[in-house]
Amino acid sequence: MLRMSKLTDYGTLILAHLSGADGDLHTAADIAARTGLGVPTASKLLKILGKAGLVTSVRGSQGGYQLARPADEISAAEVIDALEGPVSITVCSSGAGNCEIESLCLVGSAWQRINVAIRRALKDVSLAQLTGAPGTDYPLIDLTSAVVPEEQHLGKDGSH
Amino acid sequence: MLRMSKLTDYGTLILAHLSGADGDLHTAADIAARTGLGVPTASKLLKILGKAGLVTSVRGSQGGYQLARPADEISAAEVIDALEGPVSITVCSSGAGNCEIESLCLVGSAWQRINVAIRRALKDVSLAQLTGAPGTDYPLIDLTSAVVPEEQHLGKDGSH
DNA sequence: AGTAATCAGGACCATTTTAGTACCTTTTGC
DNA sequence: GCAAAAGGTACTAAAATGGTCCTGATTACT
Repeated sequence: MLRMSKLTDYGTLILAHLSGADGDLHTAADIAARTGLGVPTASKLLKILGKAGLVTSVRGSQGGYQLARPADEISAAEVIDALEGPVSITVCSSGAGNCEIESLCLVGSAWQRINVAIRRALKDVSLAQLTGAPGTDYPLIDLTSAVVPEEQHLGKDGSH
Repeated sequence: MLRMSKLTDYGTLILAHLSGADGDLHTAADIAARTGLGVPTASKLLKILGKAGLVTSVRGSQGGYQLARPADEISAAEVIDALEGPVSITVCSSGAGNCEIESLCLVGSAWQRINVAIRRALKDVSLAQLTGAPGTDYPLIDLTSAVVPEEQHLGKDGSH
């Protein structure tokens, strides 16, 4: 688990390079050369990161990419969201409590809750921490609400 | 991320069923019928779980499977290990610090450390918790050592 | 002993995902 | 206008995944 694709790793690498020189623009070719990735691949990744709002781009000649925000304001969760897309562990296609394998729903949702808890914790890990700078902040993952569903913390998330 | 394969979900489901009737033997066909899975698939999963030591099997006629240990002594980490296998985020094929893309190693290892931290936390979630019984224990994931490798908390984990 | 039930271990194939590439369009500086 | 550079889409090869099947080994029951 927590398997992440190569592209996510590459993407993080690109972000790391971008976070080095904060203000400057870098072309896709430049980034490709410095990361050792192929130009098409780097370009593809940069497009994805741009769509996710993690990098900003300037088009046209003399254009390029740069980090949309300082590296310590970008969370690991955002990076993953951008590069892996929204992930569901197991989709219960027929809606809650309505599928043929009812207990599978329950089990699946247990993993789901754990997943959410981890994701929430990853929000507290910044790109800056990820890319090397040690000793900035110490996040904590609380699996309590993940494992004990009966205690509903309403108002914690958007759905109320 | 934290995408887990269908088989892992199915496997958890099987373990959940097995944890219901603790002492009894269940045949693969029986489990398949009760979980709604195909017999070959359930059988395959049970073999995997058996190899991992999570279930024990009795061969021959009147044989079957049962949980190797009580459900609260099986951790979610073990379940994942068994069904997903050992996972490496990105394998630096040429050994530490020796690859062409050196910074990729660094970034990769950051994700790796986070992965390890999550896995460690998952050791504190039991199968019993996963399969429904609410309110048993409240684990906590500490990403500290994951992000800040220099500060070694010896004695914090199992080594005491 | 014979037979049927049942697990063990692979081998195999279809489908889906992933990774990488290519091509064409749009924007902008010179 | 031309060249540089991002934006978008589509395609292909390779790998992982999910599922099935077959053959052999082990054991209970008759």
